[in-house]
Amino acid sequence: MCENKGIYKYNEIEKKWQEFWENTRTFKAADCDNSRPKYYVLDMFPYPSGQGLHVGHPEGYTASDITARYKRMKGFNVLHPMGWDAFGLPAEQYAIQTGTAPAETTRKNIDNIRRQIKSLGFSYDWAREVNTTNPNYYKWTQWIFLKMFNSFFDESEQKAKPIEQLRIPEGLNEKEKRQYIDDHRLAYEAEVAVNWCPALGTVLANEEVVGGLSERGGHPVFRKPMRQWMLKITEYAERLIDDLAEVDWPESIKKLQQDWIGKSIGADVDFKVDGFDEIIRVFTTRPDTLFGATYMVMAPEHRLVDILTSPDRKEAVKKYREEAARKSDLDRTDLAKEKTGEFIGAYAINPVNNKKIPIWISDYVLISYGTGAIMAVPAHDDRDYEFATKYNLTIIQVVQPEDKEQSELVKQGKLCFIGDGIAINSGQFNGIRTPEFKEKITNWLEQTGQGKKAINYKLRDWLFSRQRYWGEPFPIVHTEDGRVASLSEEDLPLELPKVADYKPSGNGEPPLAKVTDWVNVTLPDGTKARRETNTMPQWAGSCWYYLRYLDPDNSKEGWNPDKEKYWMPVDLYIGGAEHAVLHLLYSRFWHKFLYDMGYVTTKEPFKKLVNQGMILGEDGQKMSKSRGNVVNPDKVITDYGADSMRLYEMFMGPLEAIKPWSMQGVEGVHRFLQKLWRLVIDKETGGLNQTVKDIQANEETLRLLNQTIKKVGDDIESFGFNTAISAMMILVNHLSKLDAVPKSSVEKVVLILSPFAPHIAEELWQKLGHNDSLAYESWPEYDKELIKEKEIELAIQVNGKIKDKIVVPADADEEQIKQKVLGNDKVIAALAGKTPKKVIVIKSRLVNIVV
RNA sequence: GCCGAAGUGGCGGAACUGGCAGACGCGCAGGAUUCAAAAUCCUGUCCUGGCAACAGGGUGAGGGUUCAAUUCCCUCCUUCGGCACCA
Repeated sequence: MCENKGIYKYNEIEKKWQEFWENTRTFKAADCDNSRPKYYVLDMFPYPSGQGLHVGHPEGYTASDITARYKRMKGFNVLHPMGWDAFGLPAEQYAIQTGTAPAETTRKNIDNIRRQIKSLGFSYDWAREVNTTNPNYYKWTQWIFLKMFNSFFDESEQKAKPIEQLRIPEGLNEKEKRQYIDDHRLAYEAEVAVNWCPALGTVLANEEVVGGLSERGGHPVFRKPMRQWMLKITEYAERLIDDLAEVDWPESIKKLQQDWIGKSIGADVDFKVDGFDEIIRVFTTRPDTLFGATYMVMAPEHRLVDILTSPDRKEAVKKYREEAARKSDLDRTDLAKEKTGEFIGAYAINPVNNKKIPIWISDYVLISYGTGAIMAVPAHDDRDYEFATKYNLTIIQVVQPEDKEQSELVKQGKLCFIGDGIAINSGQFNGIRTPEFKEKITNWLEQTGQGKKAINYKLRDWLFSRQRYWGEPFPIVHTEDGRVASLSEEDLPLELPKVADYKPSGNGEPPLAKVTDWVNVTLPDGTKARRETNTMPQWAGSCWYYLRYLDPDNSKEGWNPDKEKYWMPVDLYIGGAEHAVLHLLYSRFWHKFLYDMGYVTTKEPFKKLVNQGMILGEDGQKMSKSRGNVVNPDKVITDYGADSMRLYEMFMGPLEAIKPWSMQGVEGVHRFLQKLWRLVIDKETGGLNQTVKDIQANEETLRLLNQTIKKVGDDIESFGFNTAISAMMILVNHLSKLDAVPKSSVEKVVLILSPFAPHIAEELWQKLGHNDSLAYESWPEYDKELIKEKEIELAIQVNGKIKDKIVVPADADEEQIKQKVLGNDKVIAALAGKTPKKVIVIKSRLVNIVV
């Protein structure tokens, strides 16, 4: 019986300390405490799914928690909050199937996932918990939307301003004026060709469509014109690119965002149309190839197609346009290999040489990018080359590559060359290099009034409405006389009504449209109106949640300005790489808008970003129910404890890497904790082990201890958690071999382990005779002098091959080392009488003798 | 196709800024303890040859720079992630 007393009862210990932290509010963050530096550590908050946590979640959470606990010990005032991104499709799909209200499902799921997260002992300030589906929260999501609705973007100052400051052109009537204002709002309505997904019964953002299929569920997506709410994220394209320079993010993520925004610099060029009083404007990044433009292509949807098509081409053009319109995104991608098009029977005039060139339509030119028309230079553009070859169109070389053979092939029309070179067949510009030519021709176009420098972005405005129930309602009404009006701030939150039927109608009418007594309203002035029945996309709530954590209970403001000033920006943001473009781009956009309006004081929300890698199943495959390789965190905690779980997740490998799970690996770190426990605790009494004594540590122990303190601290700062754990294992192995273990050393081990395995650390700390929690103990200092080795082992190489190893005093000089090495038996043997040409001595590393 | 990341023992991984490849953990083998087992402890464990001392090879493949390359350069292969007619 009494043998039981001293064993490592992780389940009991973990429960005890989790209750202690909760009851004593150990991790409450103090607002605006200027006596300490602040540190804001943020996790990407989870969607509370019915499946609960998977082992991937705790990976990021553990990393952030280690940092949070470490920073507290380093004297920082740490803000470390958690919440729920709880709007979204799964709860609604479940409601459609079972009739359970999404609010109900969501509440249950949150309770479960909160329990799971708490069972891992993370040091969150739970008083700041937020939930995007709570009216007290989405009130402010709606409030930000209203601000956007009531703002416009000032091009010359490159910033958003209140709509009242918009300068309206003279001579407009009331209706035109209203239209003008509505068109300039940052949140605006438009009839746009959207990604309509019949299976989900909703439209999707470009970012949510992958290869013509919905990101969620993989259903086909079609183009369909619909009235939708849009956010003018494109106005911020330039700033979204520029300010990436300010943040400490992985380069790969920055690049992904840059590519997504897709800035290209070039020129708009105007082409006259032969026999018409019309101009076709094209955008090109290669104005230097203008002399090689042998035909022109317009998107099938281009407005001039109807006007310019000759009578004999009408029939064919009409047919082609109809086919193009019918194509889904998937079809367009599938057909990408074989280009199609029709000649419309009209000719444009090339401004540089006045040559007549045929005008075609083809769906390889997109109406939504640039001007919806291009000049085709088949000799120097892959797509144009493919098209020209298929339809036998003229190919003229205007750029000469350096390689002669290559150039000959281009001349013969057998090769397309897209690189830089020297201009030929380009009149007065012959002989100029590509980059220089670009500038010269752009200036020439500008001077002759035929074009100008232009910049285009791939980024499109953000489609912000969904035909779903479970999302934030728009604080918008449509009046009977066709006006769009916003609710006033006092009317917020506009709560989501309870409904009986969650099914989307299938024709694009959202479920809310069926709730007639909610939809129909009478405005204060007596006008009848209908509420907007679309809801906001899931991304809305997550765009600003990091601000609500600063002041979660504020009912007067989304957040208090002083608190914002104190806590922002987020110092460390940890989450999955799958949010590289979606969430991270959207929230940066909102943040910049809020910055323009003066509600936040930093340009960027997230200073440092770290992505955790995915955890695979034991079979090396992605975890999934169907494969049966899902690891349940609850089971791991029951079998090995939360500390082992945390430690293993960090020990698996580098945080950012993709790595497979191994239960035996969990057992390995569990053994390490057991070993530490046995080192400190007497297994019979449960008290301190007899071998732990108030003695001075010997030199070797002291050195290893100080080295470990340094390494663990350095590794936490650089997110090398796996190597930090390995260093602590080495130290504990060493201490285990001692007959008498210095208590002071053990205390330091417990302190540096505490961010990783806080429960066992607290328990041991208590057993070592401390009454307070160690959460705010100072991080141990290391002594620089004690770290230094007295003697160093040097490898001796002859011609780069290791022959022997010698031990020298750390302060031995080069000459002493040389003498010793040359007198070494094995070296003499290896030299076999030859004289060394050179002896390279790298102090503290090795000696290489070259013969 | 283009862009990005990565390829190291049986496995997860380590190696600072070009300086002893394989730390730490898992697994495996042998031993101690035990009536036996679990647990624990000790020893060994990159490959080839050898009883051994030792010799040779070795970080996806091939080449290069260097006294010295997992690390830098070039070519190629494989895996993963992103983009995919954006003119």
